[in-house]
This record gives sequence, structure tokens and C-alpha cells, in this order.
Amino acid sequence: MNTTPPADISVEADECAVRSVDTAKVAAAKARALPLADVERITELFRLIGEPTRVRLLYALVETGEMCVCDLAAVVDAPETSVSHALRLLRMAGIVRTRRDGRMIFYSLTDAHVRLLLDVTTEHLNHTPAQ
Amino acid sequence: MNTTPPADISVEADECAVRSVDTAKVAAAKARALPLADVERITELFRLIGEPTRVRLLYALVETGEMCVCDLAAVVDAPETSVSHALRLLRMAGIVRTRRDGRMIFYSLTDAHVRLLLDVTTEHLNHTPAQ
DNA sequence: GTTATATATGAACAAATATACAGATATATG
DNA sequence: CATATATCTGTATATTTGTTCATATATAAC
Repeated sequence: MNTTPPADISVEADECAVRSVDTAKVAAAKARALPLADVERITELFRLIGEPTRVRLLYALVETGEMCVCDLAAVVDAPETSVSHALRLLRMAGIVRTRRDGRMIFYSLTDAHVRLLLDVTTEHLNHTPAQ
Repeated sequence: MNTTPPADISVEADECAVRSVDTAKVAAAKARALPLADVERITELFRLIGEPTRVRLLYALVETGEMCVCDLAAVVDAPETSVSHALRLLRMAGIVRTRRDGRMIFYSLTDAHVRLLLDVTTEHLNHTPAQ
């Protein structure tokens, strides 16, 4: 390995001199890095799922297909206003969609993507005891 | 309030009376709901991935296998202290693991789970134009 | 031993975010 | 029309969280 190569140390010409040890590896990682736009979309998706109430709302939709706001509020035992705010974030991100029927608005998952993410993760947790 | 319940409306006996429209669906969703411990673990995982620097760090590890802190800092162009803090969160959650070699500490993904999550999502984004 | 390097840790501060309350909108019903 | 219901929206606040700076630890080299 590159355990003792002081010959490999380099200083980049950026504004804030960044040291790197394995220059080739750094260059390769930079070359294959995700475009910023992709990073933002991925981050936004995971950030939105990463909150307890929203996870439970999404999971309820996975299980039931679609539900109205007040029923979702009943499932997660939270005020309808809070649930409405949470659903709005998920809807604006394209994670859930809405269908109006009279006074009620039914929410459902936009596609199978989030369901897959949750399934993969719950499956993984079943095989990985909590640390 | 509870006088003459029109058909399906019900009021639960909880502390903060929660209305529900489709009682059966609510009951089913509650019955199939994730255990709280699972909700917490899933939430924590997605929350940790849901931040731009950490996404980029994880993606760099996906691409290169393992890297030391200063090289990771070079890749994401952030101060080494920030990267160290970010990596600590990922390590405490069991998402990455460390290997010491001399003065340097090499980080890598603990298992294929996060790689799968990122792959599934980037694949999905490729087929879903930004809204 | 001392010095230099690589990383970790603690604390403080600013920015982001979830939550709760009040009020607004939209639809249904009489 | 007026009233009730289901949901939404705006705002304020309290909590969370990322970042930065200073300091500490651990290893290596001298």
C-alpha cells in the first residue's frame, strides 16, 4: 500500500490547499463523482424519508395503497395539521400524489421506488441486529 | 360530536380523540405498522444519508472501496474536521467502518446495503426527469 | 525525549427544520 | 344562501443540526 510515500503528497492549487495522499484515487473519485444535481435530488429524497412521522406515513401508504389525511393522522396518531404539512413536503418532492374525492384528498405513493427503498431497508434490518 | 354518527365515522378512545373515516383501513394499517424500534432505525439511516456531504462521501467510498480522511476531504472539497465529524456519524450508525494503517484511518462501507440504496435511487433518477 | 502528522473530540454559533396555532380554502349539505 | 367538514397555508417558536475553531489523542520520525 501507500503506507510510507512522502513522495506522493501533493497540494492542489485550489483556494484552500487540500492535501491528498493517494492522488490517483482522489482523481478517480472526483472523476466518477455524481453530478451536483443528482446529489441534491438524492439528498432531498433521503432527507425527506429520514423523519419518524414521514416514515410511518409512507409505510402506511405502502400497506394500504391510499388513505385520506384524517385516516393517516389516525394511523400515526398525530394532529391532522402536522400530517398535512408532512404530506405536503412528500408531495412537493414527487414522492406521493393526491386524488381528490369530494372533500377528502387521498394520498398514495407516486411509484414503486420508495416502497423498494423501504423494503430493502427493512429486509436489511431483519438480518442486522441493532448495534 | 358523537351524536348520530353518519355511517362510518368513529371516535377512538385515545386521549386525543382521533377521527377516522375508513375504520377498517385504519385498523389494518395500525396492525401492520412497523415496530417503533424499526421506525427509529430506518429513520436514522435515511436521515444520515440525506445530507449532501455525506452522500458524496458515501458515493466516493462506493466508487473507490476505501479512503483515508484527508483524501475524502479532498474529494468532497471540505475541511478535514467537517469530514471527520460526518464520518463519525456514519460510523456510529454502522454505515461505515474503519481500518487504521499507521497514522491514517481508512473508511469503507460496512456492507452492500447503502450501495444498493444509492444504486436503486440513481437508477430511478435516471428514469425520472427532475420535476 | 521532542516534533510533525493524521484524525478525533468538544463547544459555540448560525442555519435549517418540525411543530403547533390561527386562519383560509374548497367541497358538501340543507 | 349558511353551515359543517376536510384539508391547506402562514407564521412563530423551540429543537435539531451542520460548521467552525480550538484542543486532544495517537502514531511516526528524529
